[in-house]
Amino acid sequence: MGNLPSNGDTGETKPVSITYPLIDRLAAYAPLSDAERAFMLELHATKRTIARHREIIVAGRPYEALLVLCEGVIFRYKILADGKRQILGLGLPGDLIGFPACLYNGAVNSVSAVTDVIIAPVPFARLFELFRRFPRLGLALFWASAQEAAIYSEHLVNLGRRNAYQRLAHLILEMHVRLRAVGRADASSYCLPLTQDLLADALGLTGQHVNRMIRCLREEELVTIEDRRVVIHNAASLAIIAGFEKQYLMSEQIPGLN
Amino acid sequence: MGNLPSNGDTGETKPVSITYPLIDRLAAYAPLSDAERAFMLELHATKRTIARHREIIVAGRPYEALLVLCEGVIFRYKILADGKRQILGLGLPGDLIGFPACLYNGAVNSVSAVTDVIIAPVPFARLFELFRRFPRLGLALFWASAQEAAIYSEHLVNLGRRNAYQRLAHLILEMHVRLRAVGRADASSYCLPLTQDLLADALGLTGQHVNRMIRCLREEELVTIEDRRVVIHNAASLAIIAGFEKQYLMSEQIPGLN
DNA sequence: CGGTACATTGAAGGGGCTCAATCCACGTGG
DNA sequence: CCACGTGGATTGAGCCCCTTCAATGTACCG
Repeated sequence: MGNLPSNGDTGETKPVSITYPLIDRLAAYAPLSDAERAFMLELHATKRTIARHREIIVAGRPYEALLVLCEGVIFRYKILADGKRQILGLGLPGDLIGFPACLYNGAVNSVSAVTDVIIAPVPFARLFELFRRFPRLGLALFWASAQEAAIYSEHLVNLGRRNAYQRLAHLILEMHVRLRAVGRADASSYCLPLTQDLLADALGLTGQHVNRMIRCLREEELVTIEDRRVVIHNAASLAIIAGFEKQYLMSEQIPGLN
Repeated sequence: MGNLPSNGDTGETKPVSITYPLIDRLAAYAPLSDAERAFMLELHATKRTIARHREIIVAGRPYEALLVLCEGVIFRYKILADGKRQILGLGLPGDLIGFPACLYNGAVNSVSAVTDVIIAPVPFARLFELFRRFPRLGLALFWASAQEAAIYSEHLVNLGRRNAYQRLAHLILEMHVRLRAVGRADASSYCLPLTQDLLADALGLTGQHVNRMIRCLREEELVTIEDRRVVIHNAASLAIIAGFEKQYLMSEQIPGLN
């Protein structure tokens, strides 16, 4: 591990294009025409930055745009009446925010920024225009949402049928594959800007127990997490423990879409 | 409760159209033009019936069609290496099957029929045609998938942050609202064709414990489940216990789509 | 009549929670 | 410069919810 040369401070590989990860993602499903690419660039015309720890979407409020996450990490969550919090999903560069949170008169979930974040708002009207003028892009978005659903499915398995140790191992591997797909991780390590309490809320556990499980992973010499940096020492064993099969995260060509 | 007149044996209200619940659902987002409705009917031209307990989609195999569920109940699931099973979602009339299960070279999940089922296969090629010729339908499908994502989100909350009693209560209320939306439930009762073991696999519990929780609900005079029939005696208390808020299941007009 | 599927109930054990204390890094104000 | 507060990590002790293992009942069906 770590036998790939690191480039600079981060040691992470460069994404194809730093600022438009969603375009790269859709292009991976099916090559984009010039017109399609131009339209997608147009959607990214206005960008906003949001500081870490700020709320991006507040449950209950109305919204009229989806948000394309261009840079940074966000999480979608729900707070229960008794104060418990469940993280519903983590958003990385190239992901759509506000799907499904915003698609109601009042947002059904909240979304918060883990790190400083760059987003491009896409008003619903533009989204309709996209479906009308560029049906292949519409289909690609449909595909992208299917991929997200596959990720949620695996989270359901995680919460429903795996113990704390396996859950943590699975999340570590999932985030590695997802971050690497957008050029934010190197071969065996990455920056995961989540506190242990955030990890706990994503895994349906308590912060204290996550801490114990991290210690176990370290003692087994599988993973070390220090100062927000995850280093995977033995991916093969980890994958067996977690029951991790990465094909659900792979982006494939959309069959028959030329 | 039960103050609505029941019609015939089932005591359930009639859906708008028995055979095309998906069309009704999309029409609820935005009124369909004649051409759109005709195309949707065309998609339903070929139908297949599948007997209860049969596999509809087998994980790993390739598929080239989505399936529209016209009648019956299905579940999407995953089996782990140690034999544990997690149910990822329940499909009711009007739902799309194979999203996301089929959208990979090999299906990532399996799908099985709970009851006898009627499905209409929609080859991927037809789906592309739909997006090309009827972008409003494409957008409506996108919306529908967002609604499904909202349901999965609530399941994540259920598995991650609610105890067994609350989980069961929540599922009972969710299924009531969803079945009623497609005319398969009356005001306070419905047929839920799931065994206790299936309920357990949907809730991340064991069959034995589900049995105990059902007994608790009965002893508290909140719900009785007998012979596959769920009767809700006190929906208000149940909703408080479960933390159930039904707006995430409501189908709203797609804003701005005329 | 035996076999299967499903429901039901009990007893014991454990995995993760709750409550609690400590430690460390960091920023802030006096 | 130091006192203090805060956010986060770490560790321990006891408890409880749910699992595991087990046994029994019951309806249906070949």
